[in-house]
Amino acid sequence: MNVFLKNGDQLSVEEGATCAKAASAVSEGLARAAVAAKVNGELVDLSHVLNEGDKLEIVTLKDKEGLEVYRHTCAHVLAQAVKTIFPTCKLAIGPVIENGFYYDFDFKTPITQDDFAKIEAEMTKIIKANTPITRFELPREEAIKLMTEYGEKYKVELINDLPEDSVISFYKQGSFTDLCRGPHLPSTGKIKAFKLASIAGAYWRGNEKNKMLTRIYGVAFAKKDEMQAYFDMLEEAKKRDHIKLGKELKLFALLNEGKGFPFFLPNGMVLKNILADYWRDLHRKEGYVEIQTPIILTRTLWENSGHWDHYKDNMYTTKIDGEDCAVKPMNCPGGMLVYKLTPHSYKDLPIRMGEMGLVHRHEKSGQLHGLFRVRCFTQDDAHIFMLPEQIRDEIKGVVRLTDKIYKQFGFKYKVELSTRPEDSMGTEEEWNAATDALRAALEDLGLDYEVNEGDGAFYGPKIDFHLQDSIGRTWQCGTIQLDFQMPQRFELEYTGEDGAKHRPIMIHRAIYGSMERFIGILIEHYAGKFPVWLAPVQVKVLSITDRTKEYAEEVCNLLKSSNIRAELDTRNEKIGYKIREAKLEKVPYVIVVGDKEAEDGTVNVNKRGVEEKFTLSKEDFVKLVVKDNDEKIVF
RNA sequence: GCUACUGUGGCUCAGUUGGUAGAGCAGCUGAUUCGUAAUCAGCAGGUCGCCGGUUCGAGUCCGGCCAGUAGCUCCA
Repeated sequence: MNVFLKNGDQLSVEEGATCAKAASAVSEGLARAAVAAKVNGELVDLSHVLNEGDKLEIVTLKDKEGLEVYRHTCAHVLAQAVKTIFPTCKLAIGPVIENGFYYDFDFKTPITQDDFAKIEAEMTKIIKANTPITRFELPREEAIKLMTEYGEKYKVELINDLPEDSVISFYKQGSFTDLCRGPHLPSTGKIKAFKLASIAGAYWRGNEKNKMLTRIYGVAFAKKDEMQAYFDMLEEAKKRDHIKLGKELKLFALLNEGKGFPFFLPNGMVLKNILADYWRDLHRKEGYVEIQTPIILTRTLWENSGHWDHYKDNMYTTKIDGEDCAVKPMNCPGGMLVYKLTPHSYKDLPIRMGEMGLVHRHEKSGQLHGLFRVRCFTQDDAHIFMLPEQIRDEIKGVVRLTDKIYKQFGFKYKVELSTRPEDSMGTEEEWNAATDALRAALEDLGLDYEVNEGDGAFYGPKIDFHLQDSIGRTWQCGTIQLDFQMPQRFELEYTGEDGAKHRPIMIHRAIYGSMERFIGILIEHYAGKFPVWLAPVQVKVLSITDRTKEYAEEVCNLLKSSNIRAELDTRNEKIGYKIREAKLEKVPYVIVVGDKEAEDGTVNVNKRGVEEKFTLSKEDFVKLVVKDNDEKIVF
C-alpha cells in the first residue's frame, strides 16, 4: 500500500497498520510530532487502521486541525476532572473554540471560579498519568443504554438526535468514557499548556427555553510560551477597551440616568461629526440625496411595515392626542413615505436616499455593552429604490463603497450572507431571487464570504460586514439588505417605459451600521491614537513660561484659522508636566514654544510616536498638519 | 432576560477575623516662571450602588433591588 505523507514522501506499509505506525515508519521525529492524521481528507485518530489505497497525511500541532484535536482533548480532560471531583454533575458538550475550548456541565450545586484551582490540579494529574485514549463504537441502542447507565441524559438526547446512519463513537481515558466524534490525541500526556479561563451560563443547545448549564472556558496552546503570549495580548487589549478609553479621553459617558443611552462629550462629538461629514462627502459623490424623517410615528405605520408584529416588545411607545405611536427602531418606513410623496418615472431610478437616522430599540439589559450595543444609535442608513435590472449593480456599488470606507480606517472585515429566516414574509421565488442577486454581486466582486443560513431580516436576505474589536470579538457593522416586501406593503410605484405602474425593489443599507458601534470599534482599533484627521484635538500648544504666553496664543490662533483643532496650555506649570498631560491625551502633535521659538517665529514639534523633536517655522508647521489632515482618501 | 462576578470621594485603588473610612492622581489656594512624560506646601472632597435584615455595633455577614463586566440568548 502506498502512503502519501504531507511532505510528498511515499512509503509502503503493511495492510492494517495504524496511522501512528505509518508515521514512525517514515521518521521518528514525525511520529513524535503527530497528534492526528487525515486519511483521504478525513481527520482521524492516530490509531486509525489504514486500508489499501488510503491517502495519509500526518497532522501535527503546527496544523490548525492538529491544534483543534489537542484542544478537543483538553475539553475531555476537563470533563474527566470535573466528573472526578463532582461525580453527580451531568455532561453536555465540549467543543473547541478559538484559543481554547469549553465544556458545558449541569451541576447539582453551582460551582465558582474558586473551584478552578482544584479542577486544574485534577487535570494536571490526568495529564501527568499520560493515560491512553481509546476509541470504540457502539450501535445506537447500546450507546443509549451505556449513557443511560451513566445517567448522562444530555448525551442520550444527543444520540437520539443523531442521523440514522451516523457512527456513534466513544472515547475512553482511564475510567472516563465520553460520547464524542473525535478525533483525540493518543494519550493525555501530550497536553502541555492549558488554563481554565472563565465560567459562564449557557443554555442547553443554545435555546433560551432550555435549562441553563454551567460552561467552563479554558485556553490551550501547544506550548507554554504561546499561551503566555496570548495572555499578554489580552492584557494589551484591555488597555484598548473603548469603554476605558472613552472615559479617559472624555469621548462619551455612560450614566445610570440613561442606561444604554450614551452621552457624547465634546471630544466624542468631534469624532462623530467628522465621521458624518466624511460620510456625507462620499455619499454626495456617489449620487445619494439625504433626508430626515421623524423619530416618532404612528403605530399604524409600524403595523403596516411589519415591524410591530416582529419587534413590538423592543419598541418604545407613546400616545399622542390619544393615538398610539412608537419611537422609530428603523428608518425605512419613513423613507418609504418620502418616496411615496411624489410620482416616479423609471428614468428617476435608482433613487439613493440617505438618512443619518437616530433610532431607539429596547435591547434587553444583559445585552448592553459600552458603545457596541446601545438602546439608541445613529444609523448611517440609506434606501435605494430601483428597477429589477439595476439590483446587481447597485449592490456592487454599495459593497465597493463599504470596502472603500473600511479601507480608509485600515479595517479588515468579514462578509456574511444571511438567508431566509423561519419567521419571514414573501414568497419562495422572491427570496431566491433576492438571495441570488446578493450572492451574484459578491461573486462578481470576488469577495470571500460565509453563508449564515436563516439569519436574514424578516423582509429579505442580507450581506453583513463584521469588524473585530480589540479582543477579537466581531461586531456587525455594515449591512446590505435586499427587500421585495416593503415596496409591496407600502404600494410603492414607478411608471415604466410602457406607461404602466410597476413596483420598485429596494435596498436597505448602512456602512458604519451604527455610528456608536463604529466609534467604539475605531477607538479600539487605534487604541485611542486617532490619525490626525480624526483626532478631537490635533495640536496642543504649550508655553514654557508666562513670557511666551502671547506667542503661544498667536500660534494657536494661526492654527485655528487654518481649520486645525488646536488647544492652548499656558498654565504656570513645568513644561514636562504639560507634555505628560498632552501625551496622555494622545494628541498627535504637541508643540512647545519658549523664548527661542518666540524670537524665531518657530515651534518645537513633538510628534506622537516619534522620539526626536524638530523645529519648524510656524507657517511650515501649519502646512504639515494641513497635509496630514488631508490624508484621507478623496474620491 | 438568564448564569457568574464586580460596585468605596471626579479617576485608580487600599481597607486585616464586623469596632462607625485611607492613599495617589485630578480639583481649589499659595509659593515656584522652571526647556521636553508628574515642582513644593496647604485645603477641600465619601450617608462605602440602593433598600431591608442579623448584631451592642456592618464598607465588612445575610436577603432583595439597581448598575456594570464576561458568557449565553437576542440583534429589524
